[in-house]
Amino acid sequence: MGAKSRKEQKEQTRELLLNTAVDQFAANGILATTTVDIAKAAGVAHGTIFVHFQTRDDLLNQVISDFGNRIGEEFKSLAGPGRGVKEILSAHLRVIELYEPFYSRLVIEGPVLPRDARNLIFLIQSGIAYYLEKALERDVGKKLVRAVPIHLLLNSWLGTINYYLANRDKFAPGKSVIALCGREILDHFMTNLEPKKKEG
Amino acid sequence: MGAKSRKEQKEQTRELLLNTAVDQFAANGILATTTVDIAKAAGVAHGTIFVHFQTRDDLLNQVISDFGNRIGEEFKSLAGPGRGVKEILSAHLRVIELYEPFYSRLVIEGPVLPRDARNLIFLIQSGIAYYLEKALERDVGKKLVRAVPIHLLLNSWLGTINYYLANRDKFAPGKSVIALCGREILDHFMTNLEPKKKEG
DNA sequence: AGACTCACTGAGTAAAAACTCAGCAAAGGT
DNA sequence: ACCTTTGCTGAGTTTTTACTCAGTGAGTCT
Repeated sequence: MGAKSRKEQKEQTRELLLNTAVDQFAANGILATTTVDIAKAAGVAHGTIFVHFQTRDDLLNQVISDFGNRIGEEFKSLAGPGRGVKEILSAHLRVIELYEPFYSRLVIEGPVLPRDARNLIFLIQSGIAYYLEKALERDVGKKLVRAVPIHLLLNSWLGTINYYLANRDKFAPGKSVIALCGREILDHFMTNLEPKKKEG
Repeated sequence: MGAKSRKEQKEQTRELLLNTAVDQFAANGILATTTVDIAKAAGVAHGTIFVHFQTRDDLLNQVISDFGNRIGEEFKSLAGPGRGVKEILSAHLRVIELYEPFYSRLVIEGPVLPRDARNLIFLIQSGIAYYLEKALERDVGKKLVRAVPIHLLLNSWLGTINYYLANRDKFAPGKSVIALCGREILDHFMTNLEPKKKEG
């Protein structure tokens, strides 16, 4: 037996392909990246891709799924129980910023990807929904924020964040939009949520 | 001279192609629609497309540009001068609803289209910016709404509307999302804009 | 050591889609 | 009436890209 057993070798190549694919997708776009590009960047033969993945779509789904797990874990560790709305939204921003290059590709190209991929992306995004709902209930109960339908808060939040990510080249060319505008967006949303003062 | 002069004939075919292209793009997606699809649907030979347009991208740009003009005119006629924020946003919704099938394709696929097309789409969307800014100044001056940075209002509005359009199959399968959710979104935004009552 | 297995190779295949162009038939000119 | 122009045709070309598969050599088993 040599330095690497076959199992190790295969697993290692698989991970290499997965990691290379994320980088290439993030750098050049998901649609624009070909299997040849990934193979070249990984330094393996084109055929090797299809030793590990049945189709290009299969590879893409694995990449998105892995990414979803990583980002989901990260979010959970930041958005523990008992947090308020502001902390949840803030955690959301931090996680996105951490993975912004690929995450924004998902936001931009997600809607035109195959169904499987789209569903995975939807799953990733809905990760925040549960935590936000709990936090909103809590804060409303404590009269820290005004009562707002959860779906309106969630959809306008996701919509706004996605809009900034999709137009990051206009809002923050070459930089992180979240780092640049995240705080401002968050403050705006929190101001919108301030309870209306009673008259008199 | 026959029933149709050559000029008339050519112009007519061109319009036919433009109209057929919009319909096909709206029905099946911009990326998914091939030049063969358009030719077939229009009942002309494949080559005819390239008699009228240099490239597929050229055709697409013409389609978007024409669409932008139409939608821009419509918006201007609804959002005349001296209107308030609510009226401007409401006019925006009405225009989008009128052209929802193709407009939502632009929102969904816009970010992955060629640069020219992207710039045209950005132009269409910024049509509302000027009117909204004026309306906001007016309403803030009259103390009808609280002072909010125009760019935050604009971006969260466009982001939210685009998010609903992009996920119309989830929010309103087979129907108009704007017809179904537009009012609710508008009310939510107007509530966010309500002036804070002074204490005591 | 010899037989066998398997990760990997890369030239080759197949399908899809944009774009071309020689030819045709009707319109337009003289 | 004859020639020219031109809008249109559609089979063919080119390009791109995902996917295949017979071959190779190193790892593994007995």
